Amino acid sequence: MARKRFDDSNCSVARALNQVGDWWSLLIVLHAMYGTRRFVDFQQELGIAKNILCDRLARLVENGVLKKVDVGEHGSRFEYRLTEKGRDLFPVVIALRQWGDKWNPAPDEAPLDLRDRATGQPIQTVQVQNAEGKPITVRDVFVSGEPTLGSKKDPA
Amino acid sequence: MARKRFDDSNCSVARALNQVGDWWSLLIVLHAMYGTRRFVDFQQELGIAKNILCDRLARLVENGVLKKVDVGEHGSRFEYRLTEKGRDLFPVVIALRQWGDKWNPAPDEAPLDLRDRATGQPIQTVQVQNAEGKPITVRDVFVSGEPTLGSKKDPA
DNA sequence: AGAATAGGGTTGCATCTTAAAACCAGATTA
DNA sequence: TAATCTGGTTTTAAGATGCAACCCTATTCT
Repeated sequence: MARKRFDDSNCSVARALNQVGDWWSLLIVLHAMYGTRRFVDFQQELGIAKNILCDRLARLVENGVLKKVDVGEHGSRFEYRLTEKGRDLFPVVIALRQWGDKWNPAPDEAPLDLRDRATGQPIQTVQVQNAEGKPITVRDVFVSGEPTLGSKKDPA
Repeated sequence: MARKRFDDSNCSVARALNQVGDWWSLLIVLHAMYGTRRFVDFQQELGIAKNILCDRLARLVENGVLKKVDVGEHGSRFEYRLTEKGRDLFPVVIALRQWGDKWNPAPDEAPLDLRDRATGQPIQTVQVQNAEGKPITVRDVFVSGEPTLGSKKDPA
């Protein structure tokens, strides 16, 4: 049977995964953040089948993550660029990259060294912070109006 | 043909997606963060097929995101709990939730109000920060030793 | 004790999705 | 005009998914 869809789930994480939660979409967004814009470039960099790339690009455009821009001097040449919605996935991508670097480091090479242009310094680890800016974990959080996330049924 | 795997990709995002990048895995982790531990509870809350749930739980255990704990008073009763690696996905999940809340809000209901237990205040929006703690976007970042992410080929 | 039920799976089958490669048509380039 | 580049669509085979039906081991009910 078909994959289950979460378009109308009452969980925003499920709905988000519905848009960028498959194997390729987030990688496409990642490469778009690196500056890739052209169909052929995505295809080469990702090693993705053309039909799948077509489908994913179309879906990302449909969901407003990318926009398809006609840059044809005379006709049919396109670029896929991030929208603000797409650029807003930056924290998600970075958090995922840092998680991957921490828990599944490449055996040989050093992780990507991302730096802030203004300071030249490496960026910080993405964290969840409380109102005072202090980093917190899943155990420090509760859903307002509901029992604590980690109390009666303490995670992990 | 088979889905392409990224186990040995030189990109840590790809490797991360290989572990938690399918439709269900991150939702399972999310619910684990909410306190769900039992097979039947995951099944009911997620509405996932049992064979798929089996497969995903096994894969998450295999990847060290969950651990399977035998809580059988006399025998065969199990709990699936987050490991530290799994708990460390917290920023990813929260960033994704906030992105979903912002860009695909539920038509009717308010987004989940997550609060810090210590202060009682809502948690902050997850951001990428530079060394000074200032939020930065994808355009502010460059890869050390490579051309700026957003310069010659400015994203978006 | 014996029957019914819950927990945690496995198996089969029909349907979707994916990867890979072939094929296409409109611009460009040589 | 012939070869290429771009961005796709089509075809085919192998996987992945969803669903329902079974299974086996505890518990719980009668």
